[in-house]
Amino acid sequence: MEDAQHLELVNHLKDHLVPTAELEDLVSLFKSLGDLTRLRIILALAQTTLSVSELTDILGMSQSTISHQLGLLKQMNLVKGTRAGKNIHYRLADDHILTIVGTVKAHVEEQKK
Amino acid sequence: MEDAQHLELVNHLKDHLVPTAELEDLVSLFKSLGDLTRLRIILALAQTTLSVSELTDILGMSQSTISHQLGLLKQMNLVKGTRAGKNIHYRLADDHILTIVGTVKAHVEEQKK
DNA sequence: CATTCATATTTATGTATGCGCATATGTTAA
DNA sequence: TTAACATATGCGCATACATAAATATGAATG
Repeated sequence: MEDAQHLELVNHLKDHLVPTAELEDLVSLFKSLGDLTRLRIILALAQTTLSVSELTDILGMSQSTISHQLGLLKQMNLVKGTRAGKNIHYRLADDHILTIVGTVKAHVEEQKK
Repeated sequence: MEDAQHLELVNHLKDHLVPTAELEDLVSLFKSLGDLTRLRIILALAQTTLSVSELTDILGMSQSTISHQLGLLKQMNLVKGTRAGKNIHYRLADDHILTIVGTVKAHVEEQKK
């Protein structure tokens, strides 16, 4: 890289980086979706509301693990649960998440060619 | 959850889960974006083509780290580099990535309220 | 060539993270 | 209250991963 214009751009970039703190939320969200178990939970919840034990059964993993991951997803505002008697019904917090997953899925499909 | 219709849905889900293998690519992509350094690299490359040393300078990290992460991003087809003399110019592989980042950013912004 | 500059790779290390056992908490019903 | 069930949480193990120092590879320049 040599021309002056580019150099200027680089210097500008250096001084005008998006503050790390502001990116943390983005990173956290991507991290949340970047796990097979959590993504499977989300895709299941995209179909219907499910209790912890139902998810445990569907995904074939320990109750502890499911609960753990649901906790994370809840903390990230990706899912929310409401108690119904002994059970807790979990659902997606927001359809936005499906849009995101859909967008990425489209990208992956396209890449395959 | 008690009604018969829901029970049927759960059983159907259990048998018709998206195969784990098909989700791996999705997970990998999210994982790639779920790291502060890599996301910063991508955002920088969203502005202009950059060499490794320029990125090293801009992000204030070791050359080794930048190169390492660029390697990962390249492997994921998120960036691509072309040699230009001693340097290698890296750029985003595809504008799709920006759409993804944009979508997630929008989600995060909205969540903040 | 030999040296220098840019990038990649190897290696080491600290840290983060997924998982499930064991247990705690909370809910309902008897 | 006790028993039975559903969910959450503390803990430790195993593993993955980010970082950077040191080194290797490769390209340009004199």
